[in-house]
Amino acid sequence: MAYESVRGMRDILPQDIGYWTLLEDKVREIARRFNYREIRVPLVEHTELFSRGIGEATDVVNKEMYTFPDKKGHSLTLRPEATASVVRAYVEHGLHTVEPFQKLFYIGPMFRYEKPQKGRSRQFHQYGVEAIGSLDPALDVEVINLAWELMDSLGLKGLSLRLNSIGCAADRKQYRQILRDYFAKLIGTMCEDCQRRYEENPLRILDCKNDLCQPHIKDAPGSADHLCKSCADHFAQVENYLKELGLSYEIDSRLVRGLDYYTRTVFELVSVDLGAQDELLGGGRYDGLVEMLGGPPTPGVGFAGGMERLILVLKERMGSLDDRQRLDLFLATLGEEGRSLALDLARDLRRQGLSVDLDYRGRALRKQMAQANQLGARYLLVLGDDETASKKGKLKEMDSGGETEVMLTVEEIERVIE
RNA sequence: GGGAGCGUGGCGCAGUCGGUUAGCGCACUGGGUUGUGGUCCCAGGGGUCGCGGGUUCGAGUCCCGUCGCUCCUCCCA
Repeated sequence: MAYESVRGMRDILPQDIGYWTLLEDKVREIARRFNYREIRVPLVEHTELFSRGIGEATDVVNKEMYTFPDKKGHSLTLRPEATASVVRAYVEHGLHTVEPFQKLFYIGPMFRYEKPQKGRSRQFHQYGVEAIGSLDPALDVEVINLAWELMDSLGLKGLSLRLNSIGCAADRKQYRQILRDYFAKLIGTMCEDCQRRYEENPLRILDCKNDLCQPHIKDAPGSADHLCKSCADHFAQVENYLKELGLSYEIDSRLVRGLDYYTRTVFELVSVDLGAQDELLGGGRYDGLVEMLGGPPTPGVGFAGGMERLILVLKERMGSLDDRQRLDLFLATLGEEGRSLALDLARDLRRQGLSVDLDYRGRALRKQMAQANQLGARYLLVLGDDETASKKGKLKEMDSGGETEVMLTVEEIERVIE
């Protein structure tokens, strides 16, 4: 093999593109229903945007970013996620001065330097929504509702939504201490990673799946039980609205997210069809992010979903997706005369919106028929000397084999095909 | 980052204790008489057996390294 794609960077071939366009169409359609507008932000940002926005201590920033200097020595980074960029754009363009409440969505590639495996590649694609400018718990629920609607429109059932609240910055600081106190005498018996986490970020201990640690984690105090009055109220209302809308969820007091900007509500949607990467989509509030990135104090909530993962589930549940649209007409040609006529007709019929193709390999009529058949052509027209002379031809309907005699004019051919 | 398994034509696979020209199915190309398809029949093209090194008279088959893929772990979407 002369060249191979870079590790973790995959081609999406025509045979699979149907899943992608289907998914993109659904995202746009559902976003439209909820009145979210599309935003497209650059793939490259100043490194600092992510190190500050996502958090210096996170794995994503620490060891997973594609960071490089440009020719002037500025440190740039291929975006590992889009929330920071969207918020940057919100602040940079003063969107808050025009209309402080913005509902936005995006679709596009992200980059993270990780070990590739099922449901995880280095260039991967996310769709996501961001609702910036309101602390209303009903908005948290709208975002979750949007996610459910999207899954529903794709026919996906049996997914589960995990929900938690990690509180405001002050709550987290306090909760961190509560966890440290709780794990203080247990940590000696727990795994190495947890010992490190104990020092760096005890919240992450809750994520550990090590058998050594599990029993202790099971009984650890949950973050939702240690919220300030306002965060507790907020969380209670989120739950109320969810129940009101009949959206199922389960509280997971061990749910903590890996990016530092999250506050209060956090959630993720998981699927049993995926292996180790079972998280289909995840998100939550980020009430401090806008201010951290230089804007006015502004709350926000959103989520991002992985498209590769979703497509894995779709393939599992839907099986093959034949999105190939049928060709309207194949022009089989014999000789130079027929070919000229075909080129003329093809141009005119294409201008009328019909999909038309013809032979470019000088193949025998038999083979051209076979090709038309393989392309799923609805109609076929043989163009040779007879047709050129008489200006008449037989439009053959491929499925039935029936033929209709037509004058070789755009109007008449179009009339039969339509 | 740690662990395990796997790497043979475009795709899916076979290849027996290492042995002579590396096979099969699908796909692809041509043909089955001169202007008609999806079935069928025949023929053909295409592989330095991931790459590099080693053992051996001889390696796709054994050993080492390397790259890649898959799964787990980790992390997250």
